[in-house]
Amino acid sequence: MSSENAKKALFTQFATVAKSLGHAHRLELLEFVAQGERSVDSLAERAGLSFANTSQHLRQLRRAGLLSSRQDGKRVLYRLADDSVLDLLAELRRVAERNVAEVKQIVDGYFHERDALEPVSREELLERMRQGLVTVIDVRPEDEYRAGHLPGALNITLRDLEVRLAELPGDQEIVAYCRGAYCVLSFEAVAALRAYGFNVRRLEEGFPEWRVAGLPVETNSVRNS
Amino acid sequence: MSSENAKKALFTQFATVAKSLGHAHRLELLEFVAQGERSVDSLAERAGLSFANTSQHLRQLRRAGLLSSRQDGKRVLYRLADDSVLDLLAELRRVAERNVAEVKQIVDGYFHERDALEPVSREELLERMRQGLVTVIDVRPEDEYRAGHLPGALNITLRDLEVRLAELPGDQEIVAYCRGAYCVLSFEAVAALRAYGFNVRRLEEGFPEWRVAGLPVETNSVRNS
DNA sequence: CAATCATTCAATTAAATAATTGAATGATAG
DNA sequence: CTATCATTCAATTATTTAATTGAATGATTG
Repeated sequence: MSSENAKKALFTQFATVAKSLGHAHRLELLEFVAQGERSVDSLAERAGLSFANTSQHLRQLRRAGLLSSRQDGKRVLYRLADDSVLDLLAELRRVAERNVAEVKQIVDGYFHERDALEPVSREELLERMRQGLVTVIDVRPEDEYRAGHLPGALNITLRDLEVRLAELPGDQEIVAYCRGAYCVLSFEAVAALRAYGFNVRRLEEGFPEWRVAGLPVETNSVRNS
Repeated sequence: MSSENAKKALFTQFATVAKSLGHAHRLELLEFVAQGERSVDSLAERAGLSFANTSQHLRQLRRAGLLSSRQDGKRVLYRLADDSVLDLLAELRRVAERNVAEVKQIVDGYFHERDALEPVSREELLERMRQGLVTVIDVRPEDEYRAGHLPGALNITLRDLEVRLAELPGDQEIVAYCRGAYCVLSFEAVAALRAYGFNVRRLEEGFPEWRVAGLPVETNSVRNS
């Protein structure tokens, strides 16, 4: 292989990786998988895609090196190949936020409008958790919560929110988080709880970012109060 | 716009950015543009693409927010929209290097084989430059050199190499660099100079990475000796 | 070991992208 | 103000990708 061919082959491989990120459905699937190992059918359901279509997209992501999979009984479980995939996704978001006018519009016009207060940074939240000054709620579905969550976080989905208000403190700050920077669940939760008069803010990013930052994580203990 | 729609619109935008990186020609064009502002025809020539095709690819990169352009006389000059684009490209390379078997093969089998010695890191090179212990050569074409280069670097292209050997020190280490981690020019230069007995290594990455790291850069002074 | 279940594969159709050609634009130079 | 030059645009063709359907695989359960 000549130098030129080696370089071309490399660039073709890089392009394959980039191409695998080049579809909204695949980006959404990656967001789901980033919460923890998941089967094809649960991903299909969550993304609202057909089964076979989901399988194809996942296969493409696996071939590009972004996902890996293993057989578990009769299911196939997919997970991120590597935490560097999260860094790549974060960088992709960052470039789009800085350079794409439409993204700025959507973020300013929709996400900011819905959350007038500054979101809480990871470091700030960690500090407040240590001081016992905050109640953390995880608004993702229960299976994602079980696969890993912030230490001591309550798992309260949007659907349960109204009937579980009694579990929330009226006098302490509440911080809600979900899957990532643009996961809408925590925005909705914040809006709903503010309407009830709670003092609540969003965590800036989601669970995967918290985990790769090396911050403490808890698994498999379901807390209900 | 509902939450779901806003999220979907965002992911579609992110996918557009990723898609624009999803072609080897566009990645190569980005590598060239990263050296400095360039006109469409010079990019077309360097990439070995037709004029119109190059223009289309550049337009796509501009629409995705990775490039911007300005008119200069009758030429249109393209440049990176932002230094964060380089971070995104670096992250793409990193993920591919870690997770794609073919990439590992090419890198180990071709690039490493051609350069048995450890490449020099930016920090190490900077230190040696300060101590005057090293001669730095920039093996890119002269126009890229003129748009910016390492302080004091000699511009010696592969073609000129043999007739300019006298300018190189026999007793001091030489470090060669070019456009980036997989730019083949510096590999070739190192191989050629080693054959002549020079003590020469490659800089790990290229000029753009040096610049965005905030290290000193020199422009427009052509040094010939 | 037959039935079931989760997933993948293969074949099809629809849609998007890439490259080429030639015409259109828009700036500059004579 | 016409000719020239660099670039973009529009139209075409070829190629690739996406989604759907139904069949095939391969592990598990009774």
